[in-house]
Amino acid sequence: MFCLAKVKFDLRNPDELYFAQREIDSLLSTKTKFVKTIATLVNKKPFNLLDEEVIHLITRLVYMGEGQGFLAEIPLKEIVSIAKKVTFFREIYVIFEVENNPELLKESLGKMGIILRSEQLKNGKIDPNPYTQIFLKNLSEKNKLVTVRFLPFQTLFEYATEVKKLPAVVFRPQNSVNWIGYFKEKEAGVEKGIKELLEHIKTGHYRSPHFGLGKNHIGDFVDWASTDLRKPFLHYLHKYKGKGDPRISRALINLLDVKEGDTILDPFVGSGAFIADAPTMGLNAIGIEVLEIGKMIAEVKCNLRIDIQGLRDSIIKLFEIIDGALFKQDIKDELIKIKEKIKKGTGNSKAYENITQHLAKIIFLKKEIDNINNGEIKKFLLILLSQKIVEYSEKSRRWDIINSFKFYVEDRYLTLFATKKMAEILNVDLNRGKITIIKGDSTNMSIIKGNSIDGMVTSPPYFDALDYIGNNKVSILILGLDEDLSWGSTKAFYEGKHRDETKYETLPLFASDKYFSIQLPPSSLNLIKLLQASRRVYKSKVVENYLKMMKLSFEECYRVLRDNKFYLMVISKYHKWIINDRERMIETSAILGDLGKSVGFKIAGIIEHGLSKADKGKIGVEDILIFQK
DNA sequence: GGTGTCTGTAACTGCCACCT
DNA sequence: AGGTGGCAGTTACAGACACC
Repeated sequence: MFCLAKVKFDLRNPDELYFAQREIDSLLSTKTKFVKTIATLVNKKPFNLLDEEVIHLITRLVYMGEGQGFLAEIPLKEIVSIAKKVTFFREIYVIFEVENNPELLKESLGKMGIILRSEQLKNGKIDPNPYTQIFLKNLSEKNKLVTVRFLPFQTLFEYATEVKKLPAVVFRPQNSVNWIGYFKEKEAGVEKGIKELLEHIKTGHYRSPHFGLGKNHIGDFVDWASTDLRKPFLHYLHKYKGKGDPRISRALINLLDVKEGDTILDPFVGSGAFIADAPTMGLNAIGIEVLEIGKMIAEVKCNLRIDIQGLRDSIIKLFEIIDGALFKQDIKDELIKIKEKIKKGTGNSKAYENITQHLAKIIFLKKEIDNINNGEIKKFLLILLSQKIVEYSEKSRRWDIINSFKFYVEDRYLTLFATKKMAEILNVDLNRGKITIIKGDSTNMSIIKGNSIDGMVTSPPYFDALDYIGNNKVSILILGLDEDLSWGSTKAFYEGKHRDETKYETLPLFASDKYFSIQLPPSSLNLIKLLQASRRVYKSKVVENYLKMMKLSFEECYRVLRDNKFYLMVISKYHKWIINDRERMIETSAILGDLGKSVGFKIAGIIEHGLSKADKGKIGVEDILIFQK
C-alpha cells in the first residue's frame, strides 16, 4: 500500500523539505522516500496502472522546487486523521490493490476511517465526503486497484479565505438597501465560492494563471502558485514584530506527538501565531504573554469560537452609527490630552504628525466600540482599529480612516465567516479546543500545575534583538496600554536597571530570590565575557539578564511538562553582532540548547530551516530545538 | 570643568521576494 | 523588467550622568 504526499509550497531549500518530510514521517510513523519529480513515478507500479484522470490529478500543479513529494509504503491505518493534520501537503494519495470482493473493499476503506455502504462501491469515482475521493478500477477479474485522494484540511482552510477575492464578494452588492442586506449578499457570495472551490478541486480542471480583471473563478486563485497560502484563519490580523510563520505553527504541533483533547503551551506566545491553529486540530492551548498588546491580539487571533451572529449584528449596528454620525467639537479637551500623550509617549514626530489628523475619528470609533457589551466582540473590533492606527501612524495617509476601518472589519468578518463555513462542511468542531491567554511571565507559571502539559511550542525573544512594541506605540497609547511602553522591547525588559530593588513591585520576576544564585552554563558565560571584554558593558548586562531569565523559564517549563513530552523552540541559529569592529557569529541556538540541558532537558533533535520569516529578514537560518523531558 | 560612560532615538544599508 | 516594501539591526549623535 503506497502513500504519496504531494508538497504544497515551493520548498527550494533542502532544509525546508526535510522539515516537511519530518512532519509526514511522524504522522505516518514510518520512513518516507523523497520524490524529486512526481512525473517519473508514472512509469512505475502501481502508478502505471492508474487511469488518466487520476494521473492528471496527481501530476497537476506540482512545484518546480527541489522536491515535489514523498512516497511511503504504509500499513492500513486511520489515514483520515492525517488529512486533518498535515501542513505542507497539497494532496495525499493512497493506492492499494484489493480482491474483487465488496466486503473486503469495505473493510479496507473502513480501516482508513472511510465508512461506505456496499451499493456505493461501484467502479469509477466515489465522493464519500468533501475532502476525499475514491477511484476504483478493475485490474483483472480477481483484483481491484483503489486510489484514495485526501485533501488536507489545512489546504482547504487556506483556500477558503481565497473566495473573498471572487467578484461576488469583492464588489459592492447592487441589491442591498441596508447593511443587513449588504452582509447577507456578501455571505451568499462566500458560500457560493466555497461550493465552487470544492467542486473545482475535485474535477482538477486547470485554470491558467493570469492577472487583472479576468479572474472570476476560484480556480484562477487557488491554481496559481503565487497565491499566498499563509493566511488562513485570523493569521496576519495585526502587525506584531516577531510573529511566526503560520506554516510552521501547525507543522510544529504535528511534531509534538499530541492527540485530540491534549493541552499545549506556548510560554512566549506574543501575538499567538504558534497556537492559533490548535482549536482546528482539537487541541487546547495556553499562551503566556507579558505584553498587554500581544495578549489582546492573541486573544482575538486565537478565538475561532467567537459568536459570529453576534459579531455581525454588532458590526451592522456600529456601521449604522458611523453612517449617521456628525463630528462635534465636544471632544476637544480629550483630543488635546491624547495628542500630548502621543507626543510624549512615542517621541516619534513622524508618527505624531501622521496620526493627529485622524485622531478625532479614531476617538469616535473607540468610544462606539467601548459601548459594545460583549467583551469578545469589543476586543475583536478594538484590535482591528488598533491595526488601522498602526497603519495610519506609519505612513502619511489622507484617505478616511473610518472607511478604511470599515473595509477591514468587513474583510476580517468574511474571513471568519468563510472559516466557520468550511469548518461546518468538514465537520470540524471549532468549539472543541479552548485557548487561554494568560498575562504573565514564563519564569513564574505557578497557575499551571506540574506535569500537566502535553507539549510545548515557542519562539522565545532573541537576546536583545527586538523592540516588540515598535510601530504599535501610538495604538498602545490610544488603547491605554501604557505600561507596555516601559518594557516592550527585549532590551528594555532585560536591561540592568530592572534589577533595582525599588522596582521589584513592577517587575516581580526580578524579585525572585533565585535570580541572584542562578548558575549559567559555560557557553552562556563565555558570551557574557566576550561582550564585557569588548567594552560593550550595557549589552553584556542585557544578555546576562536575558540568559538568567531564560534559565528560570526553562525550569518552569520543565516542571509543567509531562515526562517524555517535547518542547519545541524556534530560535535563530546565529546572530551577527559587531564586536570590536569585527562581525562575529554568535551561535545563539547552541547557547540556548545548553541552557535547556542545564535544567534537565534532553535534546532529541535539531531541525534547521529557513521558513520562519515570511520574507526572510536578517535571520537567514532558524533552528528548531527539540527538547524532551 | 574635563573626561569617560551610559542610554535613548532617529536615520540608515543592501538585499530579496513579490507584484504587475 | 522595474518598482516596492520590509527586514528577530546597527550606527551616529546628543544629552545625562559619574567621577576625579
